[in-house]
Amino acid sequence: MKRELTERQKLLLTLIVHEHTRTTQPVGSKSLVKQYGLNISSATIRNELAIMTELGYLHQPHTSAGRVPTEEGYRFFVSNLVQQTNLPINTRNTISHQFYQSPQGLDQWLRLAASILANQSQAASIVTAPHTENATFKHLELLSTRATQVLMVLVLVGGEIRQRILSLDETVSQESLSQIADRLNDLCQGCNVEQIEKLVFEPSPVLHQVIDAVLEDMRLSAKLVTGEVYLDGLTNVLAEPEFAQSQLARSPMRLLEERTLLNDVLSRTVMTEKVGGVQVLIGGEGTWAELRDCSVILTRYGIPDQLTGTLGVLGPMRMPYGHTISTVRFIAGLLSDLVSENMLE
Amino acid sequence: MKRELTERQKLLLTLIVHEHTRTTQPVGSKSLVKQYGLNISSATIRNELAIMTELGYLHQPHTSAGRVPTEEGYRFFVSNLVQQTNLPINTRNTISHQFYQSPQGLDQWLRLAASILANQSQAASIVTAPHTENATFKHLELLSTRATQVLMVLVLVGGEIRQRILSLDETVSQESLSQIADRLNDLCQGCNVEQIEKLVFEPSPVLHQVIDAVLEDMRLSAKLVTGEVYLDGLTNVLAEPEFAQSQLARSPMRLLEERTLLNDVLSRTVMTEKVGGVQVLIGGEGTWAELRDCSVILTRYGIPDQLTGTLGVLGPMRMPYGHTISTVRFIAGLLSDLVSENMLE
DNA sequence: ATTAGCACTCTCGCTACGAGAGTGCTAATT
DNA sequence: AATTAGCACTCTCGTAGCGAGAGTGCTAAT
Repeated sequence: MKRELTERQKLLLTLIVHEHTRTTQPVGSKSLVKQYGLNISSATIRNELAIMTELGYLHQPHTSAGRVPTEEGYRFFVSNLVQQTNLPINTRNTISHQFYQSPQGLDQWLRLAASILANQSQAASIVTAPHTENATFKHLELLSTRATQVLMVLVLVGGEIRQRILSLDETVSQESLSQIADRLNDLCQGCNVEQIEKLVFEPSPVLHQVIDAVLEDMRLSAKLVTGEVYLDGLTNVLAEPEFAQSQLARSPMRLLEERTLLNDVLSRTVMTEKVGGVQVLIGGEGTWAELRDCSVILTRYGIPDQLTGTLGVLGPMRMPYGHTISTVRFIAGLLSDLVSENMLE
Repeated sequence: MKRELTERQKLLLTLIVHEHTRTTQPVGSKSLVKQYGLNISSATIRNELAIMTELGYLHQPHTSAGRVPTEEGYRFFVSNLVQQTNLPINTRNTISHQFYQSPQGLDQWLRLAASILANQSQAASIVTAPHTENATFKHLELLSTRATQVLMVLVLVGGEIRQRILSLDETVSQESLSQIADRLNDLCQGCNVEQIEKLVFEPSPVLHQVIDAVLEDMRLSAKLVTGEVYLDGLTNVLAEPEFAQSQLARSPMRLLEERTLLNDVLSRTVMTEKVGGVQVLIGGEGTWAELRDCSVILTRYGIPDQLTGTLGVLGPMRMPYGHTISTVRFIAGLLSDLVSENMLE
């Protein structure tokens, strides 16, 4: 365990974080006392900064430069010092107004959430569709397209829709297809994979082909850690001075673009958390090289243990944490309300 | 009309384009003769280059630098000089193999197409889902979720699926909902918006609410210029030397990210073209400032006048046009086959 | 029409240098 | 014992100068 910081050191850390997020530059002792009118001298501050540098909370780019918070420093700040500012009431109203004014459906809401999140935080936003690991059958539709090809539409409890194209072994009329669908809709209503597996059906090749496809889709859905992913504000990342060189922006961009990488981050962090808590991932935490200079702020939303999604932002480590955390939390609350009002079975 | 270029000038333009795409640098007269073993002297080349610069096909970054093709130069090259190299047979096989090995459905195919396109071209890829302007009713499903909330799933001919949440004015049982859906499925099968508008129904508030929603969704779908958009390879753009400064990469990225911008480009270019032709948009063509240093190569795929989508790539103006055009054309062919084999009514 | 030769231009990498900002240390002060 | 004033030192950054290298345009000869 690290030695505890004194109150004055905590204050200084707060001020340095604040000043550095404002100016993008390393912060020196003199400018600190000037900016904030402290009644201690710059020499005293230098002594304190030396200690905190020793402890690993601050970093000097070179011997005669000001200080910059380290990952450690940011972590301490976020854990102990950041104060969550509630968003101003009119901002909150404007945002929720936008949601309730476009009552078009889940897809639109998630898109909107990503857009608002990106704008408010001036960072890249991530929103995943609500999803349940316990795939439950709700409704099946089989639509003949041509010859043996059938469009299969499977609706799961929670509103998730999966479609695929089925190539049957023989040509089947739309009537027969509808009968099969009706049959399954009766029997499988509200069942999960195991329950459907237990059911016994008459030996019809087509019927079994359909059931196999349904089961496969349900298993596939259950295996997904997240629903569809909505991204927005990628260009915000490019605008940040720490990523002025495209080369530096590539890693975080790659992470956002590659589903597998993104899923890895999402699953290993918030998927283990309860709804309500906000997780802050600073500098990759030694696990993700792609996030070297980034912070990711994530939280879950939805109905705990039933239908949950993830949402958050990715930005530079130098980030207005208070404001961003508040924004993420607020939007998560809104989405949770929308989901529980509309999506539950 | 520009004066015609001599054969030798065409050759030189070709070589300059080739050399410049290879080295990223302006190319000079001496290096040309050295690289390609030309049997004319550098002085002769200088005279020719001076003429072509005068004509607007080449550009000098500064007085004593080599030449770089202008937008005009690239356009001439693409229109008259580029030779389409068929992709090597084993590349083609590998690619089509991937498509037929993952027969999961449209969504997967489009994702795969975007991924392959991005990898092959080392640029950003764009793929839009096939779409028809003439929205035609195929199937409707109404699923009660809770109280007055209903999940409406509308399938259009061509396989497009639209979902939304309906807030009914009164509580309706699932049975009644199914009846309404069945009724509409009988009556509206294969109808477009106008035909449905002409139908007369008994005065039931719920029924009319559903019909209104269906019509609105169909109109919405018709108004869209494209289906869903799949992007991939955004980081490829960041890797190009012309976009080494993030600031420079922002414009094209913004264009890809902002649906409205992207739709604008897509609609004003290929949407006016027939399937089969490949359009090359070089440097924004005076219309899109965001594309100043970019080229976009687009083509349509699908079933002409029925179900078509767009696909292509966005990269720096300095691009291996021959290879990229071939790749785009090849993938478009593959997707066209898949669509007509599977998606037609 | 082509080419050799040449003077000229512009970029780029290197070095030098002074201003500015910040540090650490020491000795004096509270 | 904590704080502070003072000072020498360090490092970055912008500017200027300079020479090498690559390329050009022009002229005169082929």
